[in-house]
Amino acid sequence: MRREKPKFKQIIDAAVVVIAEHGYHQAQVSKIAKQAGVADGTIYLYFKNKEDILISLFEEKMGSFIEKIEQETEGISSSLEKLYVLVKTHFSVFAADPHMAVVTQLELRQSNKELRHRINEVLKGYLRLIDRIIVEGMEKGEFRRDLDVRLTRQMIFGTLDETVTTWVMNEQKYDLAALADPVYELLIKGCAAGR
Amino acid sequence: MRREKPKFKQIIDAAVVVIAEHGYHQAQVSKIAKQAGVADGTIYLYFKNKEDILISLFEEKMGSFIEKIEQETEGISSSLEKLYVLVKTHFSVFAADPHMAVVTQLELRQSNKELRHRINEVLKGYLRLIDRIIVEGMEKGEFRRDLDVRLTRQMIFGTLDETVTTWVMNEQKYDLAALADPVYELLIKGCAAGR
Amino acid sequence: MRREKPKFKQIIDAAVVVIAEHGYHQAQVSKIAKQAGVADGTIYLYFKNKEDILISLFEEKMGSFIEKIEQETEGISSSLEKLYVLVKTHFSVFAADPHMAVVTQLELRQSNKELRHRINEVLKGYLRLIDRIIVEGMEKGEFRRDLDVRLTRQMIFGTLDETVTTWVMNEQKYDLAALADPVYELLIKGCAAGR
Amino acid sequence: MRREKPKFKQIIDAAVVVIAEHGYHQAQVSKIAKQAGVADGTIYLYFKNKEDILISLFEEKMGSFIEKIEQETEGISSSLEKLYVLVKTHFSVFAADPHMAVVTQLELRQSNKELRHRINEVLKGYLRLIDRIIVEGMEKGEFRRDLDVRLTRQMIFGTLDETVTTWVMNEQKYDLAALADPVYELLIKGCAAGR
DNA sequence: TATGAATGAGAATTCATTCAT
DNA sequence: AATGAATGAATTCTCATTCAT
Repeated sequence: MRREKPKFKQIIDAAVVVIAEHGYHQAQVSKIAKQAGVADGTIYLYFKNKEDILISLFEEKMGSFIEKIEQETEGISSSLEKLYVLVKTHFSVFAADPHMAVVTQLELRQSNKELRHRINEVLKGYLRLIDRIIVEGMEKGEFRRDLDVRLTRQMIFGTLDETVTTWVMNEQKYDLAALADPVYELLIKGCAAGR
Repeated sequence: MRREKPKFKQIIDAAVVVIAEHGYHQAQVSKIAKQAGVADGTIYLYFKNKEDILISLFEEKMGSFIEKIEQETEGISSSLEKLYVLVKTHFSVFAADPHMAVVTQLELRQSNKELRHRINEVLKGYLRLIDRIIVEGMEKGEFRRDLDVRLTRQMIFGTLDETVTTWVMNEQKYDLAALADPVYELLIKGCAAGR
Repeated sequence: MRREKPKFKQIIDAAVVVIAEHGYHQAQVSKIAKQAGVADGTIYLYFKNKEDILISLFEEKMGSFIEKIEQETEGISSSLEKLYVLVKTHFSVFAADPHMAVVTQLELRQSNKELRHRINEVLKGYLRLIDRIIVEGMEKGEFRRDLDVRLTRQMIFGTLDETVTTWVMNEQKYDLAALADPVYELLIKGCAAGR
Repeated sequence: MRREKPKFKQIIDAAVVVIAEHGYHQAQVSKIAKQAGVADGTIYLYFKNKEDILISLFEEKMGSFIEKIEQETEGISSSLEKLYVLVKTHFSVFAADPHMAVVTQLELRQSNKELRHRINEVLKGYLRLIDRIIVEGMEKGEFRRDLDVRLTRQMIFGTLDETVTTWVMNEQKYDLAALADPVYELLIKGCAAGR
């Protein structure tokens, strides 16, 4: 299993640093190799090509992102609380890894359509996790029963994503994690005044 | 004023077509020139460089997008209804211009950070329009008074954007305009069950 | 017609010089461009890729080679004399263009199978010319009537080719053109003692 | 003596198979090692470098080729018959080993000038064998006494080589061995009609 | 204004060879 | 003797931009 080889992770971590610091279009393979402390050719013992580095990077990081959120929400019975933990975790993971935030929110989106479709495949795992929480919440009566699952998920993900992206574009000047509470409240209550 | 010259629009329209049909990375200046029916060099009489074409494209299209929404919401007194009309118009504009939808939601996002920052400058006009509706709504008591304007705007824009992007990625298979009502309801009521 | 553009010929001539002097594997595009006095990119305005330069080179040179031999043999009624002129011309053309001799006899043969197949297509024109002389000679009774045309052509071409190659490998130390007479005699009389 | 070690032959045989099946430019050292069932590094215990494999391959195969022809012609008193047996054996050896035919007639010729010069050194043994037959034949009066030995040898070798190459390029569709008789006749009688 | 031929910088990838084990 | 992971040099081609006409 290649993922256990130390060099595999070493190269991926190097790619995150290089992309975050120099930007997607200035992240040459030789720069990544140098940062990883290996020869250019060594990269190709672990990755098919440059794109494969980026896909693997996303799979690896997004994989543990999803895992983490699954762990954190596991055992929670309330769907509302699950959603809260998801928002909280989503924000704190990015807040804790600024490099990664830049890479996923800005740099990797410059990749070509092909790569972005591959990335979307990985993202689907996260979207399904959100879907499950929504369905569960509807069944339990914690969420409105007339929700359209796909639209609701698009609201949740779209809001989280936009919030993180704005934070990154503002050079991470403010405390992202602190936004979890108000954002959660917005998502469940909406913006209209109560009746 | 260059924007009034016929070739200026001609080139921008050519760029939209070329990018929509061939993708951002296959949209070479020479291809755009050919589509516009002018020589490569002529492009540079109207635009500083390639990036300038894309920024102008976005300004031009986004400008009329914002204008249209301003016109539609003007004269409406209810902020809730203003929001509804904004959602409705946002979706119907993209539904009516599939080329443009592909270009703004997928292709132009592959541009580099610099260009994306410039694009965001243009977007700010739209975001401010949303902000005004939110502030107004809070003042009128139609929206909750404890809203964080920026977060609320991020929810609204993030949700609309994600919804349109998903629709484009699904090859515009379903009726986007029809989603205005449920999305509007989601945004104002949130997903939690009523009390 | 691209062949009339001066740069087309200019680049081909540069390729012959560079390949002859540096060898096939040291004939980088940039070296050819420099020799031709154009920018690297200019090459690609006239040729699809590097291989296309080599194919065009062969077509161009071989084309005029065949033309020349056709002209020289035209109007000659005797097939034996036609063969003699062919041998003579074959040798004198190479003797007059040492660079080209090195390129066709040694360097171009290092190209890959694909390129060599394309080159063989061009060669076929020459082989057919030889075939015509043989058939004609048999009809006139100047050549033995029991000849196998293909084998006879292989003997003629194989002998000429091997003779030129040996001469090139011996660094063109001796007078190639002077070999036309004995080689012609060999081809028509064979090596056995007369009866 | 390295040639007696089993792995030496094992690697050479592997090289023939790999080159015949994948072509010269796709015959990487690692592929040859895999086919031979040894590690990449092991190759370098038996060969100085990649070129050395190819030269050894040619020496080994050409060596037994020449030996076989020497054996077959030994004890024959007539030079004409010797030539006949040489032609016959030349063709039947290649007909019996299609892999080898592809390798020597097509693939190995793609090697660089340096390697081809080394290969020519090996070939010289064969050319000298032909020379001896010619000289002998002239002395005995079976061959014309005015032959130029070098040219005659070039005709003989050039014809055989061209015939085998054409056969290989035609995918060995016809019976090469059957060409021995007409080719022999051509070589001794030439193509002119008898007097 | 308009043209379009010419420019030239810049980067992913392969593979023969080494050497610590 | 044998291994195979690691090395790193080396080259084609694209395309935004210019400028003489």
